[in-house]
Amino acid sequence: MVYFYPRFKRKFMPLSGPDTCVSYIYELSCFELLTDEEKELLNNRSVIVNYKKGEMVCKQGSFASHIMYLDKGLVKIYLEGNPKDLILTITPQKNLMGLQSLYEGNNTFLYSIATYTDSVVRLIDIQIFKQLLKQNPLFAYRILNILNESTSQSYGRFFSLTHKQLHGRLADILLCLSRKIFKSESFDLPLTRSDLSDLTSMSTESVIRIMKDFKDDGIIDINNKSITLLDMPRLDSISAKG
Amino acid sequence: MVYFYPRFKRKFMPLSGPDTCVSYIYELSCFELLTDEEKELLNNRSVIVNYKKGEMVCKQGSFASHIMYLDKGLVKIYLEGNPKDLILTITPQKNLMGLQSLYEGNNTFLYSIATYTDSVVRLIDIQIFKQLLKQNPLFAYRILNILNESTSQSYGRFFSLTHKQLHGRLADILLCLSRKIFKSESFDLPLTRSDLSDLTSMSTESVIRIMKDFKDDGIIDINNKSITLLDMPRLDSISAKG
DNA sequence: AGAAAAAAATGACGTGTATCATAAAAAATC
DNA sequence: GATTTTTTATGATACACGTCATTTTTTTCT
Repeated sequence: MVYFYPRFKRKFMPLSGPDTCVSYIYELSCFELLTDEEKELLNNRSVIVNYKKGEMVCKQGSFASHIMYLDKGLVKIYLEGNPKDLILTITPQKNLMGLQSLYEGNNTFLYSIATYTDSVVRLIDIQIFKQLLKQNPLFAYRILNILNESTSQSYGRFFSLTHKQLHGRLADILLCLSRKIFKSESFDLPLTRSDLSDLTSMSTESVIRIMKDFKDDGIIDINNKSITLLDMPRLDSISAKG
Repeated sequence: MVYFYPRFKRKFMPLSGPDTCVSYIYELSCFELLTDEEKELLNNRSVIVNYKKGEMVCKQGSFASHIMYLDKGLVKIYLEGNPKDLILTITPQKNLMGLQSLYEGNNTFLYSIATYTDSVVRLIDIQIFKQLLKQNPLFAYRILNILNESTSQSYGRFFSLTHKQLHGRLADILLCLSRKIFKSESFDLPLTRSDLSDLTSMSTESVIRIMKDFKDDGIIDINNKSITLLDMPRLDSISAKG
């Protein structure tokens, strides 16, 4: 049976505002703004580390001795809770991570990061990074841009998670994964249902139930880990109605 | 009758993490890092505007032609929803506002700002502000620090609103208002119950009911607009238990 | 390949919280 | 100071969603 979501009366309609996506892929590299000398300094004071699927890259609350650059792979950036975490973003390769920890009076990571796939991460000494910020204003300006773009995304998610009901929140995430992360209507999801529940701030059972609702209504197709979005306009509508 | 909050079983206990406050008061001014010449440039390209209580300082989605500095007053910074808004922060005087709008590809305000009291705001031309960022790395670094401190706060609120129940969320806000905004256990609240509901992402009726719960249990005292926190440890405990 | 562990799925049930209706109190306006 | 408007308050009701228990499927690890 096909019905409309949400099935019950809803009062909260989001205005057109910041989008609700979980990731931003900054097209331009920030490193190109460094001089050759600065690049070499940065290279000398950073290391490349390989992480296997499921490993933790940094731990919330531990000392933030470095900024991270995800050269290859896919990770989740999340706040730890007991027992449920809150995933802030899913971040694909070619992105900086850990920038938000960088402010006076703080020397710890604000969040944890764990990999979904085998990943390659460049760890950059935080003192060198700070030095580059303080000596290269265009670099600092670019980093500030990246941070604000990320904050803008996070406002959108903030609104989504606090003002939309379950169907709207799940629609948001599915659309975002499709458009921003995998860039296809069909993709293999490396996240578990429990991860989706940490992304949408709902119970794992609810994720499963609503995915089934969507499947029964022909909005999506699920085959094990493979997901296909069949009716994007419908998903957009569910997302908009909250 | 005295009972414990939450009265019902709760599974989600927040780990010690970022705090859940609604405002950060950055102790250092950023402007002291400018040269005399830069200060004069900034002065020439900014105007002082007086706002009356309840007026809107900037509107979400409109063109962001300036950065704002709250010289005097108290404001709310909020995302607009229909019919309920989401208040991101309550911001007291001596704070910059609108910084987050500043990134390439965006030229609109991410949020709206409205005053709670008569306020004095300095509007700074955004082009000049960008120019200063690009030419003065220490200034840019300071702004980056301010932004990250603000983001850190917003993560705490994000977790609070998505993972705590009503009593915990309201306790969070009351504690924050007392400690960070009014710096006293007793204060006159210029916000309505509806504002508190936009801060805590709950219905106005729930705010009223829970305030009454707290009052009946001797945790707070309410006299019209005046609020006194009588049992801070209890409030902290309610906040921690979620 | 087989055993163990983890993840997905499903139904029953309870409750935290929004909604609605209505009234009282306070604030704003003339 | 009277009137209108806004805010606060309170009770009844409904439901969206989490929790719990149990089973099935998939993945991981010998």
